[in-house]
Amino acid sequence: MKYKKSRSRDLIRDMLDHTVDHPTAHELFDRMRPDFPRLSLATVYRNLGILVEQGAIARVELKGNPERYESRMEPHYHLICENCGAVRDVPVSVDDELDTRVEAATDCRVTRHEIQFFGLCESCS
Amino acid sequence: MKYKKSRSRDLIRDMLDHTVDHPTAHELFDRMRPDFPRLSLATVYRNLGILVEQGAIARVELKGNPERYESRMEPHYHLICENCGAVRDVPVSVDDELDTRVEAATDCRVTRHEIQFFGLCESCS
DNA sequence: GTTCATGCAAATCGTTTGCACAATG
DNA sequence: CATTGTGCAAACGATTTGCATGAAC
Repeated sequence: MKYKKSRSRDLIRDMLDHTVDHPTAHELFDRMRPDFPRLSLATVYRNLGILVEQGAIARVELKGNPERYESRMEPHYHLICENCGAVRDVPVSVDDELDTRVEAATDCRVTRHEIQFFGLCESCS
Repeated sequence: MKYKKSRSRDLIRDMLDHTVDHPTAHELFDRMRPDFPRLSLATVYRNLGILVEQGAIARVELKGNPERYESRMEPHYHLICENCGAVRDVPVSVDDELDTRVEAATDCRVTRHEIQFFGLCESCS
């Protein structure tokens, strides 16, 4: 068996399953601290890495911000609020045809794409 | 006058005007060192920051990599080679209608978007 | 001669790693 | 008991900053 059970790893996964925001490692750490007074930030990073490796969660890399994490694994796009920094999923379906079009216009193989939208979230607009 | 003339800043701008790759601060530093033996990496970073602030160049933030820079200022998309890490511009026109569609599907204001395509560049495919 | 640019070293931020000990299976 | 998980501190890579000196205007 490659992985044993870990209370903190289970909690991370659970927190990500029950939030729509896209917390950073440090934000998760802060949210867990009440329950895990001796928790170390390194443990959070290590467990996030394991969960990503397991395919249970995804790392989201966005302009300027530290890495964020989410448990929604179907491909989707993100919107970043330029006022408050909030990150939200965008309810617009992923257009695979874009990849085909780029392939046609270049000599490259294109396997996927990511889109980040910038603007103001509902609270800020 | 807010900015004075600077040989190293001019050279940075010039190098970015004459390359299609998207160099990092350190790559620029290495390319300049032959001409500027006492150049400091901090100067490269400072000048890149000034050029971005002036709107002369753009900072390109891409998955995993350190920040990259380019002098092409018209909006365009990027493709990252998952084999060699090369970054290239994509000859597909920017679709502003995407922003409108996201606005319609949310309560957000959307001002722009960025797309990164992933795959294999011509040399690697 | 005031302001901006530079080199250098130190500081910072986010993240990773080494190591000794605790928990899991 | 063999292996994985954890805390802690130290190491790390990319970038920024403070400070004293040098160049531009």
